[in-house]
Amino acid sequence: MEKLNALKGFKDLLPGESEKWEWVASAVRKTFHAFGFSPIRTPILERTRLFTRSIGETTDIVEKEMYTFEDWDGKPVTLRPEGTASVVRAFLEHRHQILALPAKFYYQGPMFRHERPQAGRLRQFHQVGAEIIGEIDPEQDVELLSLLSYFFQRIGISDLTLEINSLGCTVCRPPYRAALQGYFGAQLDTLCEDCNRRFHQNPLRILDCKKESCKAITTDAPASANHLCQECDAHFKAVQEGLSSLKLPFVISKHLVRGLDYYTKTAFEMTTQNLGAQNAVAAGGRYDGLVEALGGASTPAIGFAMGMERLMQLLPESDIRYSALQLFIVPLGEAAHQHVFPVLYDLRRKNIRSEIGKSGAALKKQMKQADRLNAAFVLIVGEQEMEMGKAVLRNMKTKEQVEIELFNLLEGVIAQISP
RNA sequence: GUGAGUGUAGCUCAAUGGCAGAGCACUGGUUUGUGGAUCCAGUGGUUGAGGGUUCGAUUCCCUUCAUUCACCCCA
Repeated sequence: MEKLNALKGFKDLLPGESEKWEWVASAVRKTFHAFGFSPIRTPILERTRLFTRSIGETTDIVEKEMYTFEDWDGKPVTLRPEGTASVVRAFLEHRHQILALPAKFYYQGPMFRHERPQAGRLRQFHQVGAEIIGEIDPEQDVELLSLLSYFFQRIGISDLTLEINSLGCTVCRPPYRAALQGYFGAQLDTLCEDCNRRFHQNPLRILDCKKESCKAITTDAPASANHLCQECDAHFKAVQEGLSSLKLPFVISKHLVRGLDYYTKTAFEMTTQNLGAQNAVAAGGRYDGLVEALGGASTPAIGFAMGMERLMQLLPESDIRYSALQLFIVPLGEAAHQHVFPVLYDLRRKNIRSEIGKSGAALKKQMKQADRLNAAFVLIVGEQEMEMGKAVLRNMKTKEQVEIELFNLLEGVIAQISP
């Protein structure tokens, strides 16, 4: 019989781990809410054209990583490989409902890219992202970065580095690109095969090549931050000043580039040394041209996405307490079971996480089960208890036992186990 | 898409060209109404799959699949 395992690069999230995810999700909601962002949920399936137009026709994502297929009516559709394009699409589609600019959205959900799985990289992976649409002010960049920085602090992940750079805009990027090609053009023989390919496709990417031989060349390559137009230069400086005014540490990384075509001006990454090759936990940047490219009026915007899987790996184990049971009921014999089964329902309606054992099973066996479920308390109701009209409540940690009147079981139990 | 590593019990891993092992986990017991610890016993395997070499392959070779890591790319 064929085993029907999950697809390569697709993972199940089981209890223990899934509770960690919910804990992070709840920290996301609280933090992003405080920073003025509202949740947005967009479809996972979109027209293919949305992504080819926004991410860039010649990027690897679009060329060979998207889950694209024909819908039943023949329309090309794609499982979203990232979140920004959908958010901008939704923004444009419902523009009339959005009263104030900038619009500030956050989202969390699965993304799909057909890559070879690796540490911190799956085919279905999960991102949390935030977007600010409709404001060019560098203070927005700073606000977004402060959110990012604070969020990691809040969930207890330290030793991250905020790296920033400016990629320029439609005015200054073309001449910078030309300057880069001028510099690298003279050294194509020394650059690796990949870099020779990048030279034509996207010369900026040569800057973050990992080969030592290429790094030696890129060290002295022209930096985009030195080729900014007046506007971009002022913007970049304002971002740095803003970060400093909030005492947020950052480093300027002159070789930081972005993979997606739509980025302009500010680009940034939160990086770690603890994740192997996948060192970027969150990344993003300004994309002032994207809204227009997707058919809207010229509208500046900035956003980021962080990888949940990578984030989870950085989270210390001990910080997470997954749901233990508050009460385990041990009925011994059918009469006890009948008396206590309705109480289980009552307890649950009072938000007390509780379970009941099988009345036919031996006390010892039920105690063991209670222990496995990590129950804080055990309520024992057997023949003796039924006769005396009192149940026994055992604190599993202290081993203390108290008696509770059967006629008032629910209130008695709640009084004892509520913190 | 490219390269390298690894596939043996539910899990983590040993071993040997000649009867497949340990620890953990699981089940039961340690006097019949009190969990975790100790001790004792037990269940559990087509050694990923297919083929080849061999008297004999889990071991050597080939193919394939799975998985991990790295490159590419990216969060």
